[in-house]
Amino acid sequence: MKETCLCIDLRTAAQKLTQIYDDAMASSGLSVTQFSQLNLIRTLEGPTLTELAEASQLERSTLGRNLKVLEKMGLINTKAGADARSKTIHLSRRGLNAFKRAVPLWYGAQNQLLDRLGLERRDQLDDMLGLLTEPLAANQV
Amino acid sequence: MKETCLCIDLRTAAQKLTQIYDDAMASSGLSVTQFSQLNLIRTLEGPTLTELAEASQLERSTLGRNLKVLEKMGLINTKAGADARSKTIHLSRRGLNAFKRAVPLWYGAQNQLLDRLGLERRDQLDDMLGLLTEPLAANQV
DNA sequence: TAATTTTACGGGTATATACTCATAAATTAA
DNA sequence: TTAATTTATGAGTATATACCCGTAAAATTA
Repeated sequence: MKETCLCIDLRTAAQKLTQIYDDAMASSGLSVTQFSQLNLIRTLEGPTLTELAEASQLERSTLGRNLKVLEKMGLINTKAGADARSKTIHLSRRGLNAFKRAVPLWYGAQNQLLDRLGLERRDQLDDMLGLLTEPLAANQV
Repeated sequence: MKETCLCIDLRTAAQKLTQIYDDAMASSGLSVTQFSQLNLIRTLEGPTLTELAEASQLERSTLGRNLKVLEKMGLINTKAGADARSKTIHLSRRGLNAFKRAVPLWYGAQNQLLDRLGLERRDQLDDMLGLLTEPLAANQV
C-alpha cells in the first residue's frame, strides 16, 4: 500500500509540469503562469484585480504582486475603474503579441500531454482533482 | 472539450490540497510541507542537504532555505558530515515530538481523501501524474 | 446627514521555490 | 605535487504564494 502524501505528490507533479510547460514555451518569453494570466485578462476583458483574483483562484495580494511583474514587463496596463477604488487590467499591444506568440507553444505542450492521457483519463483526472479539493468533513479526523 | 491548462489545473488543485492538509494539521504547529520534510529527515537518518534535496525533488538552495526555517523553529539541527564541506541534518527532540503529534492529524486528512478516491482511482491518479511529468518529446511541437 | 460597515487595493512580512554565482573542500589529472 | 575539475553549500536575486493590517472609497444603516 502506497503511503506517500497525496498533497506532496500532487504538488511535486504540478511543479514538474510547470517546468515542462515553461520549457516548451521558453522562446515566447512567457512562463505558463504568465500565459494563463494574460489569457484570463484577455477573456475577461478588463477585469478588476478582485475579479481576476477570483477567476484565477488566487489571493488578491498574490495576484497584485504577479501583475506588477507583468506591468513592469510592459505586457499589461491598468486603467481607472468605474469606481475610484478599483482599476481595470488590460493587455497592452505588446502583451497581446506575446500571448499570440505563445499560443501555439502552449498547444504543443498541452496537446502532447492530452494525447498521452487520452480523453477518458483526462476526464478522470478532472474528477479526481475535484474530489481531492473539496473541504474535509470537520469531525471526521 | 475542456480547454483549461493541465498545468494550471494541477497546480491549483495542489494548492487547495495544501490548504486542506495544513488546516487539518494546524494544531500540531506543522504545515504539511514541514511534516513531510521532517518525515524524510527521519527516515533517511541524518541525510546531507544534497541527499535530502534529491529525495524531496527540490533544488538544493530551495531546501537549504526551507531547512533554515525548521532550524529556527528548533525542529532540526545539523552536524558536521563525513566531509568538511557537508553537514548532516537531524531531527531535534522537539522536532520528533512535533512530528509525532502531527502523524495522526496527517493520517486523518490522508485517509479521508483516500476513502473518497478509493484504491483504484488512487492508483490511476498515480499513473496519470507519472504520465504527465515525463519530459516532452523535443520535436513534437 | 452622520456613523458604521463593506469593498478594493497596497504594503509588510513570511514561506516555498528556482537560477546563478561564489567559495571552500575534495578529487582527479597532468 | 601542483593544477584543474568536481562537489557541497550558501548568498543574491527573483517569482509565486498567502496572511494580516492599513487606508480610502463606497454603501448601508441609524
